Amino acid sequence: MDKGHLGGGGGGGGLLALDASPRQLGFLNLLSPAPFHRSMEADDGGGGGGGRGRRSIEVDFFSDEKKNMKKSRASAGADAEDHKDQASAAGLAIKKEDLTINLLTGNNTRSDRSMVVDDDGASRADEDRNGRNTGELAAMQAELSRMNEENQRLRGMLTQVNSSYHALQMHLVALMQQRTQMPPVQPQQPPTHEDGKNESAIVPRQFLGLGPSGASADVAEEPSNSSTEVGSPRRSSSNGNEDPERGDNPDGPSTAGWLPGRGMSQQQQQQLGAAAKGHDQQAQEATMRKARVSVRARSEAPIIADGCQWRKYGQKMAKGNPCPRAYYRCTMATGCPVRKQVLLTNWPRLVRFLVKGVRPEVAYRGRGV
DNA sequence: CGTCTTTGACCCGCGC
DNA sequence: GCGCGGGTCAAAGACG
Repeated sequence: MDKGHLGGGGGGGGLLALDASPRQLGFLNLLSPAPFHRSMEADDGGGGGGGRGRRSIEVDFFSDEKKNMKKSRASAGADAEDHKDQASAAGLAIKKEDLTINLLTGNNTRSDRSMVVDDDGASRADEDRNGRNTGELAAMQAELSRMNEENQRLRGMLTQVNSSYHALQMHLVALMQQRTQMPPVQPQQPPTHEDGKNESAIVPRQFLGLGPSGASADVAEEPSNSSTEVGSPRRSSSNGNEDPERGDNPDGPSTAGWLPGRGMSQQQQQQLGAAAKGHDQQAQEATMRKARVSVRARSEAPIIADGCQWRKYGQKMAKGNPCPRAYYRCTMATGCPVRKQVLLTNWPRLVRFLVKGVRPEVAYRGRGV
């Protein structure tokens, strides 16, 4: 029972399930506080396991915390340290890095000293103990306040993610209702400001796996046709994910890059749209299969509370690696496409988050059914 | 009894 | 075309 892999709860997975646009994937950003080193991987969709053209996020979730802990420990134990330093003034050069170890040794020396000094031993030992207790108390208080801070921070994230999730859900429902009311065929509309909306409507459908949408013209080409158009649909989702903080042109380039008829006349676009329509549906299905965003994280904590609930669905030995790789699926929402791979090293754990286009119809690839 | 993990088998994509 | 590796599935078992 490795329940430690279950996160603290929240809406992160569901959020990602709805949309992989920069806005939504900001949750990943939320989960990894600003100073953390990050790199992102977004599969260009070139296909399966090859790892072609991927960008990756690598998050060192806990390095910063470690530093903070060191800091707080250092500051909290400052009293004790000062005391100790005074006591061992005779040049016990203590490095900061060895602080934790030296705390112990410091205690030992102190207790030794109190053992040795017997004359007015009682009072001095009491003083010493008091000093030590206050030092420990300060340390614990600092730790407590640090944990409180973090708790509040996480709560904030959780509420933010939840509210975003609900907002997106409402938005999606509205869009779907809107779409059902609209005439079914709208071939190759020129890129207008509406496209942003359309895109945001399409993408969720892809990621929600609601099946091929009627307006299939939005996803244009076979992945292998041209480099500019190929990557665009996937890049539009992955770009935003690449660096949600950057926020430059959240709408513009991705929207423009999306559309196959970009730079053509309307007539050309219509012709192309009509011709490529059937083709597009296939392409879109392929895109749904292949669209993927992944985030890597290196964790030095045995448990990662990343805001999602995870269910393990597989484990494999990775080639050339003695450590197995575990596969987790987000269970925060039904049909959530968010998955997580954890390289089960002892220390640190390498975590990789994946957001994939769900394959509703071909989701089952197991034993021949 | 329901949920979750384990694990062997299967499918797909890629490289040769 | 074939083999390999990665990813996924579901039956079986474990656990609360």
